[in-house]
Amino acid sequence: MISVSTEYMDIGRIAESGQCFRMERAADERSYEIVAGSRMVRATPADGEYLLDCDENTFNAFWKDYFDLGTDYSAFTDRIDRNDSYLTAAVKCGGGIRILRQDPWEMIVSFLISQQNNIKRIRRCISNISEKYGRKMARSDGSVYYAFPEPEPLAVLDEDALMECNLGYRSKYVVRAARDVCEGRFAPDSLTEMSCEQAREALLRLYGVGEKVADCICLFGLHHLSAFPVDTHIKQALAREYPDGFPFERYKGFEGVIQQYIFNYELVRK
DNA sequence: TATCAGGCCCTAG
DNA sequence: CTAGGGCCTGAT
Repeated sequence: MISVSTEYMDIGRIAESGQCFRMERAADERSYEIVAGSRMVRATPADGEYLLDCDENTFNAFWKDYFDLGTDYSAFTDRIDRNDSYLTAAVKCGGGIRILRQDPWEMIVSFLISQQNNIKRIRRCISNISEKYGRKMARSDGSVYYAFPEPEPLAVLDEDALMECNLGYRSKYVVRAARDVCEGRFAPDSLTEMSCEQAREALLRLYGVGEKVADCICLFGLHHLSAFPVDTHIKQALAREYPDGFPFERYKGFEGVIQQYIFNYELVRK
């Protein structure tokens, strides 16, 4: 068991933030089951902290980095303009937010599915494709979960085959991306060598990837903190709170972190 | 019943 | 290059 303070990392808040679609409430309605690639960890809220049911080696080798626990977010939040009452309130309301370091391929598929879609259904779609095309995994306690699907089993499908998994018109986006990977036209691993701008350009060439989706992949799959995805909520918030323009310059290099605080704040206020 | 949810593609002008 | 219709599906 590993414990992490809620103030430092708030799993519940991150689960709502829409950056990860495989953080689901377990059957006990209290703990979260978090799946990343083919790994799974259970996080149980305790007194001001979360208990992760992994051993120290696994934590240090994987989850610590996954949750970006080596980064001090107060270095970001300390740079908020104190005269900016909106951002100040947003940061106050977003304690424990972190930008996860997730897998690029997983983020490509997840955010292709996310477009014109709601979080609840996105979760179900991803759960569906994982159960059907992901590897079945068994934990030592006997419980079962499904790894995120690799490109190979998806690449051989008919373009509309994933409609069966409820992806709707996004089915062909996912199948084509899988084919691009398997047939050598696109290498998700190569993205990690690129700058944010280079990766964005490469991603935009994928069918079904537009600017918003590309930015999400850069931020959550490549940890380019300068990526600033603008969805309808962010657009509305910026128009309402910053009619003369948002001060991007001030937050250069960690715009994406600020985006998460704004997004969370908007969600909480609804 | 209509609208829209964390968009993108494609076509017209 | 910009505007606008179409797109799967489920929730409200």
